[in-house]
Formats: sequence, structure tokens, C-alpha cells
Amino acid sequence: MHNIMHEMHSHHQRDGSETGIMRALQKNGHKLTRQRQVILEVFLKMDGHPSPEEIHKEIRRKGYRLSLATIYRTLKMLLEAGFVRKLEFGDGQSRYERQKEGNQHLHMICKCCGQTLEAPAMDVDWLFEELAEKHAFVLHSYTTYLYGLCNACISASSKKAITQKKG
Amino acid sequence: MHNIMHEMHSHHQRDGSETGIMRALQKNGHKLTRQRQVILEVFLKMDGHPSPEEIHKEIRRKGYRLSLATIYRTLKMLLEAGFVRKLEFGDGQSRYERQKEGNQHLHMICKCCGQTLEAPAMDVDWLFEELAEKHAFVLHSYTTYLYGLCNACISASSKKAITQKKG
DNA sequence: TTCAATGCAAAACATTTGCAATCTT
DNA sequence: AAGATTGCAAATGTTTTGCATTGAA
Repeated sequence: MHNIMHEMHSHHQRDGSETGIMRALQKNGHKLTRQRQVILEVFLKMDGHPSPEEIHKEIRRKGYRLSLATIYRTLKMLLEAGFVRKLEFGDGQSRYERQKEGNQHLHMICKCCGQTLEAPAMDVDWLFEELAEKHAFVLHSYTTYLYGLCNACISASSKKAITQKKG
Repeated sequence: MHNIMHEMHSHHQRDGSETGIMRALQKNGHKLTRQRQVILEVFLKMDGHPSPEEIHKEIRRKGYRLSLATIYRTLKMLLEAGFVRKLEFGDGQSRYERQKEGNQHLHMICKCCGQTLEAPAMDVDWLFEELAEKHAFVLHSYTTYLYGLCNACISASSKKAITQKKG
């Protein structure tokens, strides 16, 4: 039941397209329902890290109609199958991003405006690997959140500081 | 109102003891109540990453009696003041750990038993710093979760594999 | 004395679940 | 036809909040 993704990559072309994922899920005993197609289709087209609620809104905006519960259930399935990653930015709701193999990245979260940007992981990969090994830990995946201020907010706040002296 | 901690470090000895923190909070206009003393005292003595609920239980176990709401409110205050860090392991409840300056570490979370261990950050620090800089991002803090299997669970599962062939 | 902080219960959320109806296969 | 999946509403679990009361300064 775990990480269908790997299987997919060995047997199929590594597309990870909507149909590719659906086929992989199907092969693993899941049924191919209209709802799952819609969720996948809409989710894959969304940028950033949408929450279940946001995915639901987007789905309705596009004229489809399905229950929030189904979105939760589908996301859980996709998570267990390894097609998505679950993120927690600390704002009370969970967020999801697509799991693209070999595309690890860090999340930089601006404390001021809440915007998140992504930085490619680069050297971090082997560093974490080495670190885990040192602790006899088998590393499967990782998530990193960098908190601070984005460029826009720094500019804004320094401008404000000039205006009102002493922030 | 933000990061009283820094202020404390420049004016006081950098102890971060219960009284040290209380004094710093007080200096910033917060009132020194019995409840806050108790929460701080108990929390600082707890290991790991206790959730508000766990802190509450521990407090009651020690014979004190105060409301869960107060714990939430106090933790929020400590968070905004920079004395604690908030963590989300993905198990549905938030967890808190003490913010010790210059003691950054990564969290290794075992997917099997749920246990978390900590690894000192080492080289990660400047790597993140460099990365942030490259994106014009001012780094304040970071949190890293490494997911995988701990030593104990690996041993256990390999033992099981021998017994039942094909896991 | 004054206003912040507390306790309590209710409210607000996000997420999960039970169950009857409905789809895939 | 059989069993998985859905929708709905209710349940759950965590966190927040309104408000009267208490307590620190």
C-alpha cells in the first residue's frame, strides 16, 4: 500500500501526470472515480501549497461539486501513496504540495506577509543524509521551514522606519 | 513587543532561567502571576516537546490547578516573546520546545514509533544562511523535520522479516 | 484603583467518522 | 452483485474567545 510512486517509476514512464497517477492508484486497488479525477486535475494545476479548503473552493469555482470530506479522504490516499507531501506552516491548517521526486526544496516563510517561497535544496540533501546516518536513522524524507522576512517586507518596513523614526 | 529575549541578553546575564524569563516578561509590561510562574517552572523541567495538553497534565500531577486556556495564552505569549518555539510533528497537536539561543537542532521523527530525537544542527546553520541570502530573505529561525525510521524500529522490522519472510 | 489575567463554558475551526445511498469494477 | 467510495451530518479534538471575577501593580 505504501509508495506506489516508486512502482510507477519502474514500470511506467515517469510522467506523474494526472492519468499516470490515476493508473498507478488503480493498479493498487483504488477505484477510479469521477471525484478523484477532479481533485487530481484541479490540485495539480494549483500553485503553491493549497489547503483542503482551498482545493475545495477552487473545485467549486471551476463548476464541479463534491464534498470536503472526499477531498480529505483523497488527500490522505495520495499522501499514503507518496504522490503528495503534507506541510504545516503553523497557521492552523495543513497544506499539500505535489511530491516531485528529485525536486526537494526548502520553504521560506515570511513572518510578516505570510508568503512562502521555495529554494532548491542543493547541498542540503547529502548533509541531512550524513546527519541521519550518524544517528543510525534511515532518512525517508525531510521538510524544512525557514522563517524570516521576505524582500518585499524588509523594504516596506525600512521605508516605514524612515517615516516614523524608531520602530 | 517582539523578541524580548534579545533585550534580555544584552541587559542581563544570559541565563534564561525561570526568574530571568519572568523578569524580562515583566519588563515588557506583562504581569507576574502565579499561573505563569507555575507554567514556566513546570515547562522548563519537562523533556522533549510537550503539547499544551501534556503540560497541563504535568501541572496537575504536581498538584497545581490552572486552566488549559491559561496555558494556551501563556504559550502564545512566550512564543511572541521568543522564549519558546512551536513545532508541528503532524500528529494534530502543536508542541513546544524551549528556545535556547545557539542551540539549534534538527528533529528526526520515526514514522514507525513516533519517537523524536534531536541532532545538533552543525553545518546546517551557515548553509541555510547562505541559501536565504541568495533569495534576499532575512533568516530569523528555522525548523527541520527528518522523517524516517529510528534504529529500534529498523532492528524490529528486520527481525520480523526473518520470521515471516517477505514483509 | 485600574487594567491585565484568569477560569469557565461556549464558540470556532480543522479533521474524522458512521451510515445509507451510490458508484466501479 | 460485491465492495469501495461518496455525501451528509454528527462527532471529535484542538485552539480561541466572551465575559464576569480575580489579582498584580
